[in-house]
Amino acid sequence: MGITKKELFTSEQNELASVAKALAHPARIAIIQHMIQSKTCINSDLVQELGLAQATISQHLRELKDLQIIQGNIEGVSMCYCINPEKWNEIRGLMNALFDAYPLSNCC
Amino acid sequence: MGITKKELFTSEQNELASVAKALAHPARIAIIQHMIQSKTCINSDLVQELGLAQATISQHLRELKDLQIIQGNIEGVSMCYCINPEKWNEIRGLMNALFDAYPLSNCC
DNA sequence: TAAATACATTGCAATATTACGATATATAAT
DNA sequence: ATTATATATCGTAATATTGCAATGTATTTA
Repeated sequence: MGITKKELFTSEQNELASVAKALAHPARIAIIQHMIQSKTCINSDLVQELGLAQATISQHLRELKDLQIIQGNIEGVSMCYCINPEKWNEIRGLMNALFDAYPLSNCC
Repeated sequence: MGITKKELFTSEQNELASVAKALAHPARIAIIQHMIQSKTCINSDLVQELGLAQATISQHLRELKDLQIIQGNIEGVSMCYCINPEKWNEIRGLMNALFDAYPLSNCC
């Protein structure tokens, strides 16, 4: 098959999985980290920084943008991408809820 | 291509991405949540609970086990899977480090 | 020992992801 | 207007993931 059976799961479970999938590539982690550090972020910077082709980086940026994890403004010729604070907080909350649900000592 | 160029990234970035990938499926989220709640976990329970085929669940369990997120003990005929507390803490730390690096107000 | 139970593994089809060259688009500078 | 720069999109090849039937393996019960 190859297609995830999302209808079997709750929307929270699907949402968590989607967010995790967005983070499930080192290039996207690197993009996010770079965006956090440099406060502003341009595609052409990342091509130098990461060593992936421009088309590839553009594709990774789009995945993050589709999930609204980042947002982009046109800045003359280039783009200014940055993290969406509201979404970032939402994601953090979802992840924390998952991690904090575990009492740390229920192993069999 | 289809193959991730891990050599371009730091081991921390690759580790974070691997962990995120393990969580990037609603069935694996559901498995983990079920494991947290029931304190002990058996494959045949999950087949009832999740509505996926036994082989599929076994495969998801293996992915989580390969990353040492869960561990399994043989309990007679059945298996007792549970979360690995050390790894869980490690993952939580990695994720928190990522989330906390963002000052929440650096949007352009 | 034979049958039943509980997983694990194999093999395969359908679909998704990753990567990139080529090309399109849009703004800036000359 | 033309050219340069920056990014997006398209098309495609290589690989990975998802899901499951069929089968294998190991333990328990009859």
